[in-house]
Amino acid sequence: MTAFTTKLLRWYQGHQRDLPWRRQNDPYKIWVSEVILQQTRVEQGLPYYQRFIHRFPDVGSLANAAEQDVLKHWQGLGYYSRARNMHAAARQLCNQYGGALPKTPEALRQIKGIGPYTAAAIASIAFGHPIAAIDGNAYRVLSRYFASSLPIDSSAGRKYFQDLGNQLLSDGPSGDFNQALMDVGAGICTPRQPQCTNCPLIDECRAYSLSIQDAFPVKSKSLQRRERSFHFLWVEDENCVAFEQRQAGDIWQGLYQLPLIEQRPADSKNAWLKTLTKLTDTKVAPQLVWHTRHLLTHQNLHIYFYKLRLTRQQTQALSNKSIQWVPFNNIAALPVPRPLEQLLQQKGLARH
DNA sequence: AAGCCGTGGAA
DNA sequence: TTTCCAAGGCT
Repeated sequence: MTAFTTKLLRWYQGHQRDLPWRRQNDPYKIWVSEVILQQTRVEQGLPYYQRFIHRFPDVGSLANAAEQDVLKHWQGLGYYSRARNMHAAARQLCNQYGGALPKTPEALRQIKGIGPYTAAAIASIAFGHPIAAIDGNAYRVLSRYFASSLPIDSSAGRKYFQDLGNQLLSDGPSGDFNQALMDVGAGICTPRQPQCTNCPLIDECRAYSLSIQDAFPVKSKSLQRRERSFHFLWVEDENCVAFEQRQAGDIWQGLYQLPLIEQRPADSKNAWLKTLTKLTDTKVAPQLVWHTRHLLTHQNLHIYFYKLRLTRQQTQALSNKSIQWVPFNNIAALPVPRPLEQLLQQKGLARH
């Protein structure tokens, strides 16, 4: 066993975090935790994990749930395909494996929403399978320790660090190895200002010895997102509010929202009103009761909010585009995007 | 393969 | 204010 692995495992004995999914060895709970924690910090995912496990304690309860209920428990966490995929996967598991999770990475990879990392994590942590789980933490720790400039977002880089991790793992306890690597990455070998003096791997870390920790990991592409402006329209009749469910191929798939008009940021200020007038196919513009201007900018998302009074004719026209009329007291059951959730809460519109 | 999917915290 | 990016996976 290498010095790397020996020191890592020894450190883990005294410094591992006390996390709920580590308190037992239920593969289902390990699966849930791994999916929740994809691209998500422990602090952010922890309350979601607790609520999710409480409501869906096993594969069967998840398989039997309605998708809306599953999405509701994911509301606000983001990357909602994770919830949809887990829901589908639970049904898949009930049909193929009698509700149990398979034990090999290869079989796990066939499950919806389980990729190379999650398959390795479940196989190693739940079943002791000897494979390294290479996540963002592992990429960071390994690339610094070996001062490796291979881009971690290239296919060559992924293969290199996977092989490297597997070699270091050797015949040691794979679950502990992987979780130890994650704990070091999350708490010590952090993206910025790593706490090297507390690191069990400081002695042989090449990046530290050269004081070039900030240079790793190397990524070839930089992420940038397009800017979008959403204009949410609150349209109500006596008892109900107009909602629609978002479709595939875009953000917030499967979630519910107020009818919206998207306008490119470059468009003129009231372009949405023209669009709505066209949409409702009348010469008269819909009456605006009130609106919020730039209620919140959510990263690159600009959210606007308008309460409208429509003529019966306009409402009819709007109904043509798969509008669902939701009673006021049913709104709270709908999974909605975070910006809309905050909007409804601020305006006190979710209760009646 | 490259682009996309959410949200919140930190600097 | 802007930028980065966190226990990735899908198309």
